[in-house]
Amino acid sequence: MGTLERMEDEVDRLIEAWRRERPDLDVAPMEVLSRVSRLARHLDRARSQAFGTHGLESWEFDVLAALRRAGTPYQLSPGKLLKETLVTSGTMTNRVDRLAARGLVERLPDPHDRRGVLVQLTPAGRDKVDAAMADLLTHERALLGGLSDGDQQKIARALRELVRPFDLEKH
Amino acid sequence: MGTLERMEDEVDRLIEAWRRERPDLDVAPMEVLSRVSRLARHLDRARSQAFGTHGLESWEFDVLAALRRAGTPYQLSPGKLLKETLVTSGTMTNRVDRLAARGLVERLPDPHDRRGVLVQLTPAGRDKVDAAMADLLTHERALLGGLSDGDQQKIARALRELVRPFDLEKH
DNA sequence: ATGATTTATCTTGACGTCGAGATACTCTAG
DNA sequence: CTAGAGTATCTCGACGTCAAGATAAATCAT
Repeated sequence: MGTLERMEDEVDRLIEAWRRERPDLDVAPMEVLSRVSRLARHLDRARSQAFGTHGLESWEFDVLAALRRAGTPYQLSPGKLLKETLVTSGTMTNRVDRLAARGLVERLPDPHDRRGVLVQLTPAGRDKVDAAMADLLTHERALLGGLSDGDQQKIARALRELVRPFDLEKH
Repeated sequence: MGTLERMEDEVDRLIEAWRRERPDLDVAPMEVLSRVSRLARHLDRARSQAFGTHGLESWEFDVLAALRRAGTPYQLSPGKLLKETLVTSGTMTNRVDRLAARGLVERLPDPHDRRGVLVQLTPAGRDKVDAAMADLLTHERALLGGLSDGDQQKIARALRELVRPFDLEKH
């Protein structure tokens, strides 16, 4: 039983503690799922930091990015936007208000539905989101540096398996 | 070019849109990292639901679980708790207040440091967190059902690689 | 046509979190 | 022994989110 330093992470500590305290439980699922949760948390922080250099908040990027990838003319209804970003309608009203105040989007009346509104990216908004996206990908590539392309593909496939049930359930 | 239904997820849609709009960017990192973020989001929802049947909020579980796995006498300082749960001190004060009001923890003066406080799990708190943890693991096992043990181990190892840099940087 | 239902968006109040700062105590260098 | 630095916790105000409900317009059945 040497003390050779193994490459452990916080989740290993976590799991070890649970095994000690609750030897009756099978805590194997944490090996994958706790790491997913913690990694996501760290990614959020890293993203916030990357966007900060562009004067953007994460939530701002989320909305601008949805509009950007919709393609020209970069318009989506609030309803579509909240499906893309997984937030509630009240939140989206708020977000669009503040993005419009900053001049990154504008609200237009929907010509085909007088209840409706179209949110459109301004040129300034497009520039911001394009720069932020390029920067984000650079940072993310660095994070993945340790993994071979093949490993990345394997993980991506496995994660797709895990996400799909959730994607399906919301029709 | 048949229309054979491929097994795609929302992230495939996302990536496809970005490739169309920004063919100049290498969006490969999203295959892994966007899936991690989205899966974490879904997991949060699933956890909230599982805890709801025990009358617990997710944030309550996080605190109780940290105390539980610390082992008897189930005591930690607010400082240790906020390192375990990755929240700020103001948040932890708030959480402990509310957990104490519900009778799931109590605040004790630290006998060795008069600035300090120890937060201790009550028997009721321990029962709650034990039941919730067992339930959570059952749900998580179901989520992972589609993956072989070997695949799970491979993913866990890869995720550990990705998380470690973050774990290290905070000393 | 007309009323009922559905859909799209906005409004409001409560909640949990954060970050900065306040307070009280401990530790360390001299 | 003491001044200053460090540490532990709590306070407070601002913020973003959510959930429920309000409003208005479109759609459907009769």
